[in-house]
Amino acid sequence: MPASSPILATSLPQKQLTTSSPAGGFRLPPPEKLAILLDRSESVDLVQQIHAAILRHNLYLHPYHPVLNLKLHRAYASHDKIRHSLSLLHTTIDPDLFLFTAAINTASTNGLRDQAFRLYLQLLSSRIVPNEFTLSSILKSCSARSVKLIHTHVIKFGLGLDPYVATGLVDVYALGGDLVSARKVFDRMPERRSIVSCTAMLTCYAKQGDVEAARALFESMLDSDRDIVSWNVMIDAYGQHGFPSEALMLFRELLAEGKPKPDEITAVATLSACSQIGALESGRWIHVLIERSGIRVNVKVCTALIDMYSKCGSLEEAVSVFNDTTRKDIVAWNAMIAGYAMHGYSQEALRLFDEMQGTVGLQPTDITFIGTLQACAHAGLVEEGVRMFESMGQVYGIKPKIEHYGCLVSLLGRAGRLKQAYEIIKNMEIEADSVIWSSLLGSCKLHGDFGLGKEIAEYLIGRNITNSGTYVLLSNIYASVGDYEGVAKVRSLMKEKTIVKEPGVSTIEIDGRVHEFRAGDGNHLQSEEIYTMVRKMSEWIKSSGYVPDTNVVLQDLEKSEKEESLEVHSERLAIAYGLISTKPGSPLRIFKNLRVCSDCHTVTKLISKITGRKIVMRDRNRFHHFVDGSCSCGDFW
DNA sequence: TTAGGGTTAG
Repeated sequence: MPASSPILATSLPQKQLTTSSPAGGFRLPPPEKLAILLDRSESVDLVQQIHAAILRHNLYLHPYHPVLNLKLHRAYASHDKIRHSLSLLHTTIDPDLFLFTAAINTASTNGLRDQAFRLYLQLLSSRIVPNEFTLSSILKSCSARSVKLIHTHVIKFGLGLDPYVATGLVDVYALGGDLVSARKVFDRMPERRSIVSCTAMLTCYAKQGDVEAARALFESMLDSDRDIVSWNVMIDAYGQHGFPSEALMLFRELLAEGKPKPDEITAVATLSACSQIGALESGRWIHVLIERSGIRVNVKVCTALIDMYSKCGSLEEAVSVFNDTTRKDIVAWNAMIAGYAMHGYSQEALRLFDEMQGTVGLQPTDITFIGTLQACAHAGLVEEGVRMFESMGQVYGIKPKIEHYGCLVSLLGRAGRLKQAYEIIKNMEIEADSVIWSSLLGSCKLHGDFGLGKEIAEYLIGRNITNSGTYVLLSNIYASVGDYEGVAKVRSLMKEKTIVKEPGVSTIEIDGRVHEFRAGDGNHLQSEEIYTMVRKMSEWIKSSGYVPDTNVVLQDLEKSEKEESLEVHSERLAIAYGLISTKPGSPLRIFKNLRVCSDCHTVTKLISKITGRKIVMRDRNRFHHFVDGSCSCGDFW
């Protein structure tokens, strides 16, 4: 090559490259130097200039070009110029395995599955043999269907024992729920399975909710092998599949072992477990632990804290974390809006919604609207809620989902606009589910429209669109009008179809331990003291004029028997236990898995007045704050 | 190059 060739030109400082032009007399640095510049490029401008220079100087004919091209690809990708990085492949004559693999990997990691597959097929038709990097890259784009094909390629090219490829296969099979194939691949892996492949298999069980299989695999891993990722997967598996107490127990085990050190993901998983059971004390303890142990407090940890404090009944602490969170993203805003909504602070939720858009400039998502619509529903802001619902599509281009319709139906139903709510359910594009029907049925009961209630319930039962809630509500409706024949009919129907009413469970956390109560429960160690307090409570409230609301009792019992059954509702047992085990004047926080019944609601108001305690009660739908004889829900829930 | 996380109706 002649000495004047740009390829052999002397090196050029980076800033001069930006002003260089062939006419300007500058010389292009050698390709090796360009490669270094690309690796270090801080702006996409420089990448584009180098790209232009490569083309202008015919560098694509240079033997070093494949390496340069690969660097160019990575540089574009690292600046999020995915299209630029992928288009390199089209402008390259005879792209090699490395460029193909890099492009497939870039497409896969950026969710461009179809393109990844097109590139993979193009590679095969160019008669290039893929390697383990290529296959692990294409595996990231596989679906449950395409994985079979790629698996045959893995075998054909003899890559089945490569840990990366095998882990990729386990991962894809797991995603499609094919536990058997995932396990087969896993079991065939070489003797010393890597911690990563074990964790991939563990994740597979976790995603399927098979916590027992997950725990068995977790136990089979040597202590020395378990790193924080595997602990996190196991803790989260419990938390996400209905075993939040087990998640917290395992977390305590991790702390007791002393290693590995929990990280921010452990924090999120355990906080979520606390949210589910309303374990405020445990949640606070984890918060302190986070601050003391130097865990990186990112926005996800903050959101988990906001959610935990909201769901555990301490809105004040949720707000405090929210205010201290820097760089709040939409998820953090959504969590805070939902927090305000579930506590009945509707105006605050709506104010935040405005602030988020106006001051911060964040666009709401469909989840934001679940929060704001719920806020409207809980405060009876009918017009505002309807406007909000309409604005979703008209202003924000967001298609309402069943959850949004659910909020709207609840909003209208609560306001007594039953016919309108009924029409919405009948006319919506999405098929109604039992949740939305139950909501309307509940409203029918609330407003005493037994005619419509019966019509709907019988329609649902006739079409088998039911859950235990629908039956219970229908039975309730019959009971409210004293139609015990109807009640009996529903009960025998439930028996016939083996529908079991979900048992009501109330919980209260005392000294970091969660205590569970079911109606009439005698299992607690301090049962005797609890029942003494229950009877004391009955005397207090009766002397303040309480009359039991026996209508809420479904069974066909004598009046006195109905009163007795009300007296031992799970909420009342939990309150009694709270009263005997905490200091006078301190607030009580009770959690109920179902909706609080209207009789317990009345009783709790009275107890709050008589004892001077603030009682915070979370039920299936929302929070009730009982203070001095009244409730934040305004007796309308 | 391979594994793990936060918000969602009643």
